[in-house]
Amino acid sequence: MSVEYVLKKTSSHPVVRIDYRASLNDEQYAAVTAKPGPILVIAGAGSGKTRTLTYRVAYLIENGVEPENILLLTFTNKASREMLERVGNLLPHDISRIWGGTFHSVANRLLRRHANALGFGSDFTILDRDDTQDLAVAALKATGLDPKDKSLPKGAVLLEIFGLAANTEKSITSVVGENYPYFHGIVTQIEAIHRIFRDRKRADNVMDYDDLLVYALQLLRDHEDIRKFYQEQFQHILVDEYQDTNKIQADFIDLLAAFHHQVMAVGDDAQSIYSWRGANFENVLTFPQRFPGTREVRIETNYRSTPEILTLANYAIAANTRQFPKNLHSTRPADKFSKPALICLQDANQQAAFICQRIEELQEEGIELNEIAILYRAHFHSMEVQMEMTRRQMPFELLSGLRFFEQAHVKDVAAFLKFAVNPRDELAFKRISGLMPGVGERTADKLWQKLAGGATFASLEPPARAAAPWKQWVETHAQISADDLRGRASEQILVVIDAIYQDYMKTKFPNFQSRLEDLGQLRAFAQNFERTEDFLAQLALMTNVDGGPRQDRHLASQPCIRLSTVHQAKGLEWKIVFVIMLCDGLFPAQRSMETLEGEEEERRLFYVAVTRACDELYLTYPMTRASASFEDRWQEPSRFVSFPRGMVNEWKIKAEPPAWS
DNA sequence: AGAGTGGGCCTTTTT
DNA sequence: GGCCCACTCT
Repeated sequence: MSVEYVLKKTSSHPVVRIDYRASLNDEQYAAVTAKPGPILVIAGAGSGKTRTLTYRVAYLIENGVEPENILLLTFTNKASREMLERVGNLLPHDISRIWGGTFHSVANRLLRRHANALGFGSDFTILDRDDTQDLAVAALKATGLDPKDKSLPKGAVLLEIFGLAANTEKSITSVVGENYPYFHGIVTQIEAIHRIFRDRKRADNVMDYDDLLVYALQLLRDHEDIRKFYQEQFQHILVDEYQDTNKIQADFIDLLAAFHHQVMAVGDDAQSIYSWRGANFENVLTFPQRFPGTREVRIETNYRSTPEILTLANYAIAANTRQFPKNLHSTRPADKFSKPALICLQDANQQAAFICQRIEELQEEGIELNEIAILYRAHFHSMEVQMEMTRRQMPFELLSGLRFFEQAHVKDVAAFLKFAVNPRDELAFKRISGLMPGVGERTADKLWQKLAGGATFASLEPPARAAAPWKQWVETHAQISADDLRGRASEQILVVIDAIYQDYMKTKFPNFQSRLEDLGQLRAFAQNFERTEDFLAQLALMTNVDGGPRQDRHLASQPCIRLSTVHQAKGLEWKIVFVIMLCDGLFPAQRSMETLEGEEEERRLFYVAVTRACDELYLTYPMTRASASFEDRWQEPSRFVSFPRGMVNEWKIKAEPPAWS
């Protein structure tokens, strides 16, 4: 059934305001102006993927598609916001009705409307990773198993198993069989844990990240009226970073597109770096089979990097056996000064000193700090650089590590609001209970059992030591649940801070003042929302790059050097890029090197890292690394940094005399 | 019994 | 910095 649809002609000569020919190259133009139907765009790094998607949205609207009939799925909410903003600048239309965001945020939006159809309340709260893990461990205990038993998976591993099962739509049994064969003997126990885990989330009216996708898909599958409604609504679905979609996300798109068949999937298999989350770039491969009549467009012109950087990138990725061949070429002139540098250093401290010194020189050459990024495989690889930059008072912005929302004080305050919005939120209740003196896990659980058994909140009897603050909580709870404050998150936060949390913070945290300022940030952010549920959902779904409240407020206003994991640098670019800690076992990570697929994914990650650079690329590795407790360990240079003669400039920096002599 | 504290050990990537 | 474990305090 092919539906001749959309691109309805408003007149025989539509008023076209945008000069697509002049704004796009031939490849991009072909994608942007493609006829209705499924389109697969294979877009190399730096080839103007965002530009293509942006113009496609504008093109659709200029040709008469209503904004609310467009769904734009992106990897971060920020990416979606920026694209839509650019569409808004191209067109006079009101584009606020376009549906845009991450899979998780779109799923959240659907579920807020229809959660009742699944037996959830539309006021469900969203668990972050820590909460989810706590719940998994609690479920393990509830099955009667001993959490100290070394043969059982730890909380983090349980989460991996549950998450992989959800994202690949496989059973626990097959995930364990395929990915965790050493747990084969206890698979029935793991299934039992999972059932309790799942049921408890439902009882508590909470969802974890995976549940958002699972239940959104279930909603569409099980409810024909709802499915039809959205299938008809979304005439055009555009998906960015398609190579990083997993099974459940692909199914979500396929189902939504089953009526209009108009999906534009944009991706690059060479940049698929989320397989541990179930991402499968074969979604790209099988797209034409799932959407018969797919038009394929390749965009292979790179506008970002110098030819020297691109040569290195192409060489690096060529070592992978599993990839679609492509020929990414640069538009920039060759420049002998832009040859990438490979620098060998004694240890991580010297590496940090080298980077800082080089950045100071670049500054003297007129480079702005916000045009420089330091990229690494794992958060803790950046430690020495952070210390050195702090010592030299160089402003930097950390795009990794703890997210704002994950800090204890932010989570504490949010828990008060969560419990007010959703009194079935067990984790929020227990978190607050645990703040009270003399109340630990056991006591909190007893109190929760009473509450779940029908006791009123005010009638609970905490231990004597906790009586005063507990009473304060009961009053605060009533206050923020009352009509005049309901939904007004910013004012609710203020009440919580004044009535309870400030006193707690003073005794608990040495840096009380700076945490109080964080909470001020949180209040300011909360003012953007009309309902507390929306504020809490946004907080849980926000990524570091989305630009909500920040951890590094004291540096926020001035230009900063960007420190980031490679994963979080996806889609971004800088004039100057340092890729650091290029040692075998660190990048590629030890655990990834055990399988061919693992190593190839690390290589794609390396490819993503080097293709972030426009003008200058520095690859650095230390020869030794201070390990956590013992003496320094020798490191082999990463298998990714052996290049043919002449591809890089190689430097070896000799040890400086120790600072104290 | 359960809460709180301090030392040892290890660190992938995230919505 | 975080997690786990063992130990001490209430």
